Amino acid sequence: MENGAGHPEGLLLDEPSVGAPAGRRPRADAARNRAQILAAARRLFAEKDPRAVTMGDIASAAGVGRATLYRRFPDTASVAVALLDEHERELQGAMMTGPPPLGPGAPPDERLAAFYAAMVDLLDRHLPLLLGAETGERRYTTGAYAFWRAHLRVLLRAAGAPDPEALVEPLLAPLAPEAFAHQRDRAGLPPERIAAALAWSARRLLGGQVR
Amino acid sequence: MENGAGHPEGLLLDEPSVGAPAGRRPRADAARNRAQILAAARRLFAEKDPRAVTMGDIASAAGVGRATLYRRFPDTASVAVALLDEHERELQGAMMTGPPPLGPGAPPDERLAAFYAAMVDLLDRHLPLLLGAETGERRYTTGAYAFWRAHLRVLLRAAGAPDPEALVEPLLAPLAPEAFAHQRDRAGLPPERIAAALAWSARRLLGGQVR
DNA sequence: ATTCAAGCGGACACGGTGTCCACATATTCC
DNA sequence: GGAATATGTGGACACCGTGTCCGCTTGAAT
Repeated sequence: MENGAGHPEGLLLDEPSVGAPAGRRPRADAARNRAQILAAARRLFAEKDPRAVTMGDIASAAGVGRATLYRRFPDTASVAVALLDEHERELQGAMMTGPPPLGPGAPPDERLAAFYAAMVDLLDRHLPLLLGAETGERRYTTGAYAFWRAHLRVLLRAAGAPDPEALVEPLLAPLAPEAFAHQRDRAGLPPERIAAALAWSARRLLGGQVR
Repeated sequence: MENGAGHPEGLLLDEPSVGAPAGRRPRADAARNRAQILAAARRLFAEKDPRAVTMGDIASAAGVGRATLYRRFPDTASVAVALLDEHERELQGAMMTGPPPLGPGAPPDERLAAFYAAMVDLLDRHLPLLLGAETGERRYTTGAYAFWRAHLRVLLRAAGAPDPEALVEPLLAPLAPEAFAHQRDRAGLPPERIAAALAWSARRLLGGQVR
């Protein structure tokens, strides 16, 4: 479980790199295989519908047996999560300790707008991976999601919004990978327009002095 | 395809009752089977995870062969859509010609809040069916979704919001069945709180005079 | 060099999907 | 009313993806 040390507050930043062995240094061939698996998976997720990628696809593209793949990853979503890991950690770091408006220091509505912009950017660059990782139900159970939730709760509270607990979900819902995919690829909206629309909502919702 | 005649404006209200034959009156046994299938499916969707219901489950619960089921419905989602049909039609009617604030006549922010309330009610009462019908991608391709989209576009335009096209999706995203399921069943929020939070957003977003 | 645990992958059983075809049964026409 | 016909029915089949098991291989520690 490679329990990364020193998370501030003990808050789980993200599921720590899935599929990486815990105690000892991994065997050379195992490490090589893991790298091949990740590389092959990244390619596959990008070139076909990520939700249609099977364990068999990944295994044969990586040149390993299926059981070898299963040894490390219980399903394709976990592979995608592993690939996503570093990107999400980076963003999470920027949100917690980076410069405003994404980091602390800016008013809540601006921080929310910046968060939306950052997420749209993440979605735009890694949509296939996110579709592979967070399809349906799963979205709500990843470590990353809990982090976004906590962040928004803080912003909502700071802005004096009523019932932050209930407002978190509606604010997060537009960032569901499938929603973004629909807007960008089906409806043809450029990411900038999506981000702009979200920024407008952010300011309307949390801007101005509330009470 | 039973192309229902006389939709006002030619706007597709909803996918017309899926699985119902088109031209002639259906054979007596066929009609009976169809009714049995729908009744059995309604039961199944309610009593287990709707996304885990298989075609085989429905067929045997309805006492018909699998191929008979396939004759009418290509997959389980279509069965759920058929069951949902009437409820959604009803709501759509109320939105177009019913009394305010759901129907025409109220200011956009109030109409949006009323729409949210109605949708939360629909979700609360028929969540299993909606989960079965709109899982993932599919959500965006049902007739109902296009209708909600059109409705919100009108409201956004009336409120003078910028880029209604891009704002529609963020407003609709919180109503995704999976998002609602997460809030109500996983997080334990009562539907009233969800509706209240959405009403608050509606007023913040579209309320007040916008330039 | 030997030992031994860790890694590996072929093979298997299971379950769901979607299709095909021979048979049965309502409806229609004479 | 009875044959002709179109329609509905369900068992059977082939395919694909999943998840697991077990005997073989190979890298690392002694």
